[in-house]
Amino acid sequence: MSTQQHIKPTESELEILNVLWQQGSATVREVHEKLALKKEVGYTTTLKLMQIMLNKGLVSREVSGKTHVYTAEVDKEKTQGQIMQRMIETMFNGSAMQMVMQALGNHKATKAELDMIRDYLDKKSKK
Amino acid sequence: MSTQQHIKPTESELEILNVLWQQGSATVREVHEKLALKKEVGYTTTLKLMQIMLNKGLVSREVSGKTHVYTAEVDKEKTQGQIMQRMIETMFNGSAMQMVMQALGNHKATKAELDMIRDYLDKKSKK
DNA sequence: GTTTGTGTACGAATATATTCGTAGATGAGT
DNA sequence: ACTCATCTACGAATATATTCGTACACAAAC
Repeated sequence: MSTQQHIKPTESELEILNVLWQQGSATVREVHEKLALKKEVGYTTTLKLMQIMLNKGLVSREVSGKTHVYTAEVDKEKTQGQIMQRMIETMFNGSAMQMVMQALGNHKATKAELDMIRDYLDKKSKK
Repeated sequence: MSTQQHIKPTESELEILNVLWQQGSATVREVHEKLALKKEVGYTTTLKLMQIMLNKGLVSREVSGKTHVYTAEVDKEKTQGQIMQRMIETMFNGSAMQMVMQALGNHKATKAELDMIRDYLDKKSKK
């Protein structure tokens, strides 16, 4: 897994990374089919994007028969963390709390979700 | 304040909106000087961006002498909420909780922050 | 009334991201 | 060995975002 300093995938790239993070690894077709569920997109578009991502080092691939199997080369938590961090800095004045409250306020979180967050906070506070 | 369905400011536009949200309203120069603290950017670049935003309805302006005074036309909470929502959907599989935990885990939240979030959750749960 | 500083308008260059067509490789089925 | 489906490579078109130069307006200072 690579150790890049600033990971800044574009929106399309992020969608692809998400598929890869979920599935562990996948062919272009598998990724494409996942994406196609959500939006209209051509197969070669997905292919091209993944080739670009390979170039940037966001993914790696290995040959399997005539197809390539891709794997994310950037860590899910780290990448998400960086994106959230940028978000917190630019939109919420550096305060994670503000962001959390915004997210929970706007979003209809279920009671179970809220409880889980509370548990998480308790554990975190005890440390 | 406008009632747009999908507010999707670009990154640069968001930076400008942030200044306007903080200051209530501001001239191009005022905005520009704020931005210039953080990054190299030409005055006319900021001007142009704000004109584009005017066109999109993201901001309004009124004449004051020879300058224009700009005001955000999109609501801060609503805009932030929409952006967070998109984020939650694409990166966190629709779960606000996952996002919150990511944010709190990565970010070093202070004890006071955690307590405030807990209070917030308590109030929210009681309803 | 000319100079200077500060403002707006806006076209156009550049940068970045996305889309897709077309060409050619390869393997499976016949 | 031919055909078909499916794959990769990649140039190029398009879309979107950003940057800035240049032109011109205006008012204050001289």
